[in-house]
Amino acid sequence: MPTIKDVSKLAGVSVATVSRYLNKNGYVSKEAAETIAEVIEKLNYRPNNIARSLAGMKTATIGLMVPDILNPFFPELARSIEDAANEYGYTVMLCNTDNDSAKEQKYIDTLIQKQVDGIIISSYTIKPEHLTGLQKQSIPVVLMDNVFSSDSIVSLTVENRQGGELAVQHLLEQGCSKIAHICGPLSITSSRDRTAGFEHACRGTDWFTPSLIGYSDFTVKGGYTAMMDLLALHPNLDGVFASNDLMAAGALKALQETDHKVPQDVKVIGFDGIGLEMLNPELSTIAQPIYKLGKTAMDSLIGLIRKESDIMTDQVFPVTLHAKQSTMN
Amino acid sequence: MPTIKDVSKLAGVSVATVSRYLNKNGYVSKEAAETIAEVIEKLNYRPNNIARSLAGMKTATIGLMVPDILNPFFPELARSIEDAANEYGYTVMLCNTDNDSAKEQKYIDTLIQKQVDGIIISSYTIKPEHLTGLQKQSIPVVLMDNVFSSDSIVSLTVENRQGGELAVQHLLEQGCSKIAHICGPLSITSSRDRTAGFEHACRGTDWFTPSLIGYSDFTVKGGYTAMMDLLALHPNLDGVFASNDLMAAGALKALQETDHKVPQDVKVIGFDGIGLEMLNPELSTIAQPIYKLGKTAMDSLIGLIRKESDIMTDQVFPVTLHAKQSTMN
DNA sequence: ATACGGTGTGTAATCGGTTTCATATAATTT
DNA sequence: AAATTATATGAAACCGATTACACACCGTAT
Repeated sequence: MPTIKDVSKLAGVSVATVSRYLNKNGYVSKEAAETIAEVIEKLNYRPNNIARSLAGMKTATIGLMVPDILNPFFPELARSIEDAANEYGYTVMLCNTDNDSAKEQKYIDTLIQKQVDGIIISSYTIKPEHLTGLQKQSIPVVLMDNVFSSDSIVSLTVENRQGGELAVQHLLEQGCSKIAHICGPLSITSSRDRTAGFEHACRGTDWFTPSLIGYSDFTVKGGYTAMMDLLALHPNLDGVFASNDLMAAGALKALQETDHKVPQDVKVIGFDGIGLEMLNPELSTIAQPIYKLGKTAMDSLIGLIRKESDIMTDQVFPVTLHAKQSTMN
Repeated sequence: MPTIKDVSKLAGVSVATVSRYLNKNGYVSKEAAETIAEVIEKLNYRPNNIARSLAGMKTATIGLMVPDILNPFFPELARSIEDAANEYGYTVMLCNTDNDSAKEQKYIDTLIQKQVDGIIISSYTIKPEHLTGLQKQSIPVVLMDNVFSSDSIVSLTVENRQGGELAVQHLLEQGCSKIAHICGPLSITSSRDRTAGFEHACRGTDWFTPSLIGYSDFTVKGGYTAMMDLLALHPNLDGVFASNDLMAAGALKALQETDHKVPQDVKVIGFDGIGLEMLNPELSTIAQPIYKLGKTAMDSLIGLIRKESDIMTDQVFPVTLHAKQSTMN
């Protein structure tokens, strides 16, 4: 493995000149540049990133913390972030936290030690005080789905509340007259907001009662169970809004197993917009702009890393209704 | 951020001693150890990983290349690998290659430059010559789902052929008398093997004809289309074996849309064993031991990194039938 | 003719660790 | 008592880059 010294020797210049050539800063004459280029080609020289990092430059690596890579939402997010990272020449370290605060802390420590240039955190559980270590190292952070204001921390969210309202509105438009809701963990801000949207949209209707809300956990199984419970309480419900697509899928399954036809008898809508194309009927959903979220997260992180000043610290993205078979007449 | 020098000064010993203490090699007296420990605690010192790596130690980072993180199989694999990596104190760099050979090459270059200690590659497209760069740097590689013998390259696969046979056998046992097959890309070894298993198991039966095999691409949509085509050719088929679960899910959807009852009219079985619990009926499958595959991949990689000599270069794992509703009477 | 700013280059310090080697002392052997 | 051996430590080289600084050269404005 040739080093910069080998290149400098063979090119008959100093390492400083080679370094300047590599980084395109400082002056390098045309002739020197050409010779260096040839030698690099000949030796198939590649600068050692580790040494580069140590010498004060950045690691060109970012950390990505997600709560659950098995939830299809996060691979989609990861993919968009990775794509964007690649464009900037960055590599992504994947950290699956399992919604476990201790694991989260451990990962943050690791990422600090590995000197990543920035971190994108998607977490339900994280709190401002967990980020003090990062702030001490002034490692930029972009937070997804979890807002708390701070200068060096950018937050990205979607209009969860409006999404909840949108879902109900759509179900009403499709003729539903008794809509149940399967909500996610109440510890999660975005989950609470979606439910708030649901409640707000239901306020004032004559059919609404709190027992139309089932409490669940963002999983297929949880959605299934919640739906079964709701059906027992309200056999005549004709619409369901689940706070994420996985629970909606579970609800769909429960409905089908209990011989409710979807969408004829009951209409179902989820939230997230992950592509669960294998479902029959396909699931209507309030879609998050996942790809754009990832891309923006990376863009903002790069902005923070480069200390650009025009980074919006709190960005809220709109959601859109994707009407599919599960709510169509 | 304190350095080893700060520690050594405050502890009144040399950096060498601190380093020995940190790495638990060489002699360090009890007293020195205690003092150092105190100082480290007091300063909240953490060794700089970059510097460590440069000084010749390893980066404690591995690369994981997967063809498509959106296919649920790979998040599952990634998770098991990450879990195992964590146990060994390693971090994982995620590389999504999109089945794109160029992207693959670029990632390999990047990983070499970042001096990862090893790479786990799950790829359909990779060829031995693509790994020469890695071998030149003697970076250990564990290959999944793609065997080509070599000393420094460990391959992990599953019994794809037997799996194919197992699937047919199961469908026959459940009373099927005309079984179709949706096969995956023929460029993929494991895909070909599954199909070979299918063909072998069908050989000699009076109903088998080559047109019972539909050619597809491992996606839900592909499975859906292939199923539709097969139904047009063979309206009376009563069993389907798809070479992966996503295609099986697509097939299921196609069958349901064309008013075939699963499992009563047609039985469906997939391959992989990803948890598509949202399907109704739930999908029978020939399950790969995904978690174990990931764990073993990591174990083997660590073995290679540590230059242990007892690493099996080619490991083939058994698959198991997971019978669910989609094939039960 | 002198001074100055723009080019171009090399020397050497630096980043924060690991490790070789020399040296010193204490504990065992012979 | 002398010779080993085990224990303990520090000085300094090294890993492979970046970069501050000094210096040299050239053209041009004063």
